[in-house]
Amino acid sequence: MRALAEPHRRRILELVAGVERSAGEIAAEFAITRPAVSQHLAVLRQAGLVEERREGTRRLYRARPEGFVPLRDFLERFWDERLERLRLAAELEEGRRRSGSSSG
Amino acid sequence: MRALAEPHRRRILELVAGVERSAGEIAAEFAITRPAVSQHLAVLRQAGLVEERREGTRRLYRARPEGFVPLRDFLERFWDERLERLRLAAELEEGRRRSGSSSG
DNA sequence: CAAATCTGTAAGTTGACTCTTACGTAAGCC
DNA sequence: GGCTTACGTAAGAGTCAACTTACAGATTTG
Repeated sequence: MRALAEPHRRRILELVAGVERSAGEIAAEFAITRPAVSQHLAVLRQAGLVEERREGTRRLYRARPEGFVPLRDFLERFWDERLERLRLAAELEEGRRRSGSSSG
Repeated sequence: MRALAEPHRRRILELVAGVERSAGEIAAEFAITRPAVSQHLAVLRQAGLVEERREGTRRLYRARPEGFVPLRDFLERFWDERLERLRLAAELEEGRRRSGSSSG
């Protein structure tokens, strides 16, 4: 998850979301040098967020959705909490309507 | 999103997910000093991931689900891609079954 | 094999992040 | 008012992450 901290890496991921792109194409989108982008790609690959495929001298990258599962699971803990809070609020509302008593 | 890079901060968020806890209670869960935890809480607050409420000398913290919306939106771009890929694969499968031609 | 292209790796520098210690601030108690 | 509790803030040290330049490896072309 630390891999997502870097803004460049997030943009790289968006560039290769569902689309295969070469390292050079990706690097062309940034102001930083190609080696820097290459290092970012290595980090993303180690984190399981992108997959690499070699074609001739080029290396093609694409986002790997399964790599985002841990993040999704983490996120869900907070999203569910919100839903639960809404549900609790709704139940309180209903209970109040029935009995008219306010318990704190 | 940089706020989630730090493991301590992620654990703090889990501790205050749907539950209100004081800074002291949170700090007690870690090996690092209270000031360090306090600094983490400040980062999380600035990122909009937790909200603070003062009660006497204590400060109570709780996760703020709305703060996770940008992350959820970012994540969805990749999750949708996966779903779309699965749907495409299913369509291909169906088309293959109907016509019997194997293209690719 | 030599040249060109595309790319990753190594080494070193700079800046940011995280931590600790020391101190300051606000609320409660006697 | 003085003491205690609970907490944040300031300043400084150590560590890690991101970048650049220089170089090396792999593939295609002639």
